[in-house]
Amino acid sequence: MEIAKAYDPTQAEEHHYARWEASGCFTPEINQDEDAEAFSIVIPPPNVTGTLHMGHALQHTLMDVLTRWKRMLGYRTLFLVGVDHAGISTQLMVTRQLKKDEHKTPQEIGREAFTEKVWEWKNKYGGEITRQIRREGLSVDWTRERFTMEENLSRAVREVFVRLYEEGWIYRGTRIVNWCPRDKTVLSDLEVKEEKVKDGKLYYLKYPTSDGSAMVTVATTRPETMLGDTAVAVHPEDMRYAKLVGKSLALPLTGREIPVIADSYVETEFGTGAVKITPAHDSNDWEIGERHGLEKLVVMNDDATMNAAAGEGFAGMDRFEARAKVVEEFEKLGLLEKVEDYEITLPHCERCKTIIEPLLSEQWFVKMEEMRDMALKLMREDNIPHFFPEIPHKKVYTTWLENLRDWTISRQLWWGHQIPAWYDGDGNVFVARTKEEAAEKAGTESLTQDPDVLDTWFSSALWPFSTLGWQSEPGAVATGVFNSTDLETFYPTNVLVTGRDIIFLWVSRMVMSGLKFVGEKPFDDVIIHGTVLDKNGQRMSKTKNNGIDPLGVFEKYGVDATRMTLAGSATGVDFAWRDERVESFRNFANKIWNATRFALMNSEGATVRSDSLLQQASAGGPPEGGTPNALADRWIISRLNKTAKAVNRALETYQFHEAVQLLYHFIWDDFCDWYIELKKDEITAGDVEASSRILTILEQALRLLHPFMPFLTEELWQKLPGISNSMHNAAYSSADQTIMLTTFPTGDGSLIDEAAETEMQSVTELITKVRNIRAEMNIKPGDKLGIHIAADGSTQRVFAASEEQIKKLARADKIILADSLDVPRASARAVLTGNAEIAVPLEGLIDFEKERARLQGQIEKLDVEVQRLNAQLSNANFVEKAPKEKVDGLRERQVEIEGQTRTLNQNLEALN
RNA sequence: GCCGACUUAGCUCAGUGGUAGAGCACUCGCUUCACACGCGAUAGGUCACAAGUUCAAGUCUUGUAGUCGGCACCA
Repeated sequence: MEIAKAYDPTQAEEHHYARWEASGCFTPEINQDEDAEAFSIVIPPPNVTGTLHMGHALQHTLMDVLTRWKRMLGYRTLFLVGVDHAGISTQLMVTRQLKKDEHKTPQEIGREAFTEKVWEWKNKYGGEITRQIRREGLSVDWTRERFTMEENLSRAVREVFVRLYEEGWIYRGTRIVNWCPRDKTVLSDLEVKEEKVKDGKLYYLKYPTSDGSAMVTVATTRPETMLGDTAVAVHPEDMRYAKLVGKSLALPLTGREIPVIADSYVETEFGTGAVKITPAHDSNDWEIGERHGLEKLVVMNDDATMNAAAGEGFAGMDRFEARAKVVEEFEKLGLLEKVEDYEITLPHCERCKTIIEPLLSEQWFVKMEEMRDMALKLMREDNIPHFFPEIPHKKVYTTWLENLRDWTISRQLWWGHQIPAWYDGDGNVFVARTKEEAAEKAGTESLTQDPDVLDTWFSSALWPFSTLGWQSEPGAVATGVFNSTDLETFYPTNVLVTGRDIIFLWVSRMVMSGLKFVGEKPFDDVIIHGTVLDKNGQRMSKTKNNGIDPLGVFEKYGVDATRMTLAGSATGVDFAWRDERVESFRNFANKIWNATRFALMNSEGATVRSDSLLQQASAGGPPEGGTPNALADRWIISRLNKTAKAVNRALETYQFHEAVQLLYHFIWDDFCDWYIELKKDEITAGDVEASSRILTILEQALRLLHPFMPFLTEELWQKLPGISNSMHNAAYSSADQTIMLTTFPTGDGSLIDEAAETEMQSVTELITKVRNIRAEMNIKPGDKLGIHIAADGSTQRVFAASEEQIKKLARADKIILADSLDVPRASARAVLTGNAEIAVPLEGLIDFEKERARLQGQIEKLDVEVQRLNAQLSNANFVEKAPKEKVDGLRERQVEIEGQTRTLNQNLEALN
């Protein structure tokens, strides 16, 4: 078979995905075992406006590894995919486009026309992220692809809203909310980011008492809000102000009189100890206002300009202009005491970075107490969700829930789920699933729907069950789009993979709504992956423009190499991106490609022979009982099974990086560097048995690697002679042949052969020591050497059985085995484990000076170790208290080192 | 202010109380018939610092320093 010299990822990536998808490999229906256990994962739905970034690539890889692994183990797997409508982002994007294309604003074209535009945009451009998900090779079920705005998911949203309202857990109220004056919508606490403002100032304003007898100085960072002040508060025990409590102040610039009140909220130490109170523009002030029955005077519009209530001179002015003007007026009046520089952190809109204005506003809220308690109970009693890594996420999650406040769910947007509440002419509200239902309740058709939409996270919170058909239309079930049993089969899902930034926004809310509406947890485990940083360890961000585009990396190094790099990072730990690391996995892919190439070049008449060949080799037993090649075979089979066991164990606990390391070393070091080299002569000589065995081992290795490197493994697997769908897991026996449906090797303990591993270690140690001598003595590659070995009988038998392989790899032409050494003075020497000794006669080639240094170096190394051992073993406490096994082990090592040191010293003396 | 994580080879990072590990980079050698995206052989460590627990600490405890993160407050 002709096969290219180097692996070309692009070619394999183009080949297989469409075929997998077309043959139904990604759907749970491919599994024909009626008793198969289910395994399900839902993707954190990326924004419809989004494009793939490294964070996606990381979490997607982890999910796909788990799904492919479980599928190969015979589970009925569902990896559910879909996208989120992303309210604000999408609305802003379409608004920009509308401006550009038609020079119009959403208001100009109206709500209906605008939402139509959004759908048009979604249909045209919304597929970008899903195309990229295909590129990543994700084995997601496209037949069940979901979108949060589609009808069935919207129905679930309305159902949840109505039920919560009926229970009194959703209410409408007037509160101080986080208002973004630029997006002109309210935001939840979680969509607000606190950021330091460098040029912050603290202004000290003087308010005179109404009788003109005294002044009270208040400190503020937002002087413009004084226009809405309705009191000044001091601490009840602050003696400085005791006389003033109850008196009234003449609020400058407004002509209003406001009282001085006492409230223990005030800290005497801060500022002047007197606080201006603006109940309509500050949440703490609002609470004080409530306690003292103060008027709540709104002085701003929704775009953060001052309104008429702010007074004639200020109305229509932007908040920051008004600030400057207030300060100027105070100064003119001689009421500005001072201005200090003051570093302050202020809430900013997470999206547009505008400074949030706390504003009194009527909004919809969800009361969280009951659902919060359900989630806390689940964690306390069952430790669910089980976070990986558990520290610190379990505690952070729990603490957050404990301090949870009501959730503001209305948004002043047009793109999203419109709130299912209708008002009659008198302002009475009717919450219902449909307008008809509302009309029935209201007794009139003349109703207006609430113009607001719901927070995008409201629908995301339902994702694990709304996507599986909860409350879906019966008709939809009949079309097969929603399978009526999906919820039963796949809920709860097994594991959620996501970033730590949305533990509160999303994970906690899925837990709460899942418990409330399905009556069961949405998932058992939550893997919180780390953040991919740039090469300098900085977070990637658009403003820094230091992002690394996964698609560029795919292009340069291949999807599989990228997946290995991502899966190879420790679970939950941040790591700095290094192209060098992907490069090493690109090289790894090429290594496997070439190992396969070698096996195929010499595969005349050979085939992959399933498990039978593995069993047979093992049954060969120790060297004297089997063929001369039995050791390498027993050894590689043992290594394969050990690796398979360890890989499964690692994946069970989500130690992806551990699995990656195991596979990398098994394939590169054990299989390529040793096994292939040991078997090369047999293979090239046309030994069909040997060729078949190497193909068989390779086939098993490809299966183990498949979840991580799906394209490469499929490409190579399809080239192997003798593969067929009979190698599939029984659940997929009739499907078209593909490695993704073969049985994942779990490792057979009975094929783990410790004796073979120990013997092999002797052989590799011998070869390595001889190679070391060759390198240190500058022996030319073509020059063959003779190796004299002194060893005990069983070790001699091991070396004898592998004589041909040792000669080949050590480039020797003869091996002389004996009980003791009898060699010329001009020999290079080394000691081996188990009191064996080797000597390589180098008549005319040896550099005595170098050899002495080499021996000296070995002695010194052993000396360092033996000194530590001596110290430990002469400690009576250690000998007494440490486990006997440990002590015996060290004693044996001590004896061995002493023997080796003696030998090396004798060798050294012989050179003098 | 509260909570937390991290600090290991030149770089990026693994590490489960018992001899300190990988990849890349570095040094030396090799056009050896799968692969130079390769092969072979080396070198490189006060595991941030200090104390404690233990026969034994990179690992457990406390403190210190530095780096980073989350939450809260901010008149």
